Amino acid sequence: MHNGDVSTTSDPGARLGSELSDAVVMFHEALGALSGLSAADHKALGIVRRDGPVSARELADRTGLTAGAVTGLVDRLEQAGQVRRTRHATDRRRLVIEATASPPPEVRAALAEMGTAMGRVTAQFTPEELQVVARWVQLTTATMREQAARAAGRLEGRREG
Amino acid sequence: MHNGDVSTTSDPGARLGSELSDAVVMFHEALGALSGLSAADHKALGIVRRDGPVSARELADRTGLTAGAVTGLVDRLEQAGQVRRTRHATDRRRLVIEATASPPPEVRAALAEMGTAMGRVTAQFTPEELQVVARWVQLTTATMREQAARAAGRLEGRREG
DNA sequence: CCATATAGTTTAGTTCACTCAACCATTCAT
DNA sequence: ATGAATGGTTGAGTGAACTAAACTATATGG
Repeated sequence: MHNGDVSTTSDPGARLGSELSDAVVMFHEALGALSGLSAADHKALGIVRRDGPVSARELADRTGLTAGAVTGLVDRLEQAGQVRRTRHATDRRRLVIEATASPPPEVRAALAEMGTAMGRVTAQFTPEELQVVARWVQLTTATMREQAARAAGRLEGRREG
Repeated sequence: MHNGDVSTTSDPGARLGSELSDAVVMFHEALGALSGLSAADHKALGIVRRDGPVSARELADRTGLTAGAVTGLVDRLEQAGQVRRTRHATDRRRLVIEATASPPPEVRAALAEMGTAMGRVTAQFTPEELQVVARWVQLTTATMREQAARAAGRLEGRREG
């Protein structure tokens, strides 16, 4: 099952993507579990981490949850020490939800280990090759985002059909 | 050490990785949703798809669920047309749970679209470059699997500490 | 055969995250 | 200032998926 020949399938890209997919999902879940978060909560945390401080409403829109559900979500993330909840400076209705500086030790350890493990992987490539990989990762990420949105949209449409 | 700046620690590499990860997870979830499956169910389906026909007990062990929960799980997967439930030939207490040949039309359509989209991505690379990407994907997949297992193990250990 | 173990289902009860709607607090517009 | 809009929280009710335990059916060993 590990033949390195990319051109054997009609769909090399999709094949490559799907091989990674399961592994990524597993790691993602394992990481969430380490900090006592469900996969869904961990995903929400990702939004906060990446896209900086967000308001509750923003988070609700991004996750597709209702305002009420977001309150609970933020409660859990705060409980887990992953997130800080403050009030907006000028508009005091608004929340400022921001990730704490660094994840809890267990997660940091796992991430660090992952980092060195990935270091061993990248060490086997030349800088030029890594450029190629980076390009592929970028394009693939964009494609997956787009396709995820499209699939979600299709589901939306069906619900109203 | 010829790995350029891709593996420096505060790096774009980590960001790329985490964005790819989220994108993958989103696509994974969207795909599951299309066939009316939760992320958890979709993951279980992955086990059945990948590791061939399994018994209910096996599936229970692999997912960490109880026997009763697995009955419901398989019910849902069967309902969604993703899985077939037959009895074992020689031991008729046992179930033989196997993935159906092809996913339902909505999922197939989404996968097909994903396929052509990824085709457009791969079209932007030479065969040699794709070899490089394939190599990276394989190594990365193995690494993620290993790290996921390690993280899960750590969690396990903590529970008994 | 009969006793006991194993595979899976069923059922009753629990948990948990969600929605919806009512509810404060704050801001904005007139 | 006051009424309407906005941001977030709270609480009641719902539904999905879980566990534990009782149950059915099959297998196996003395």
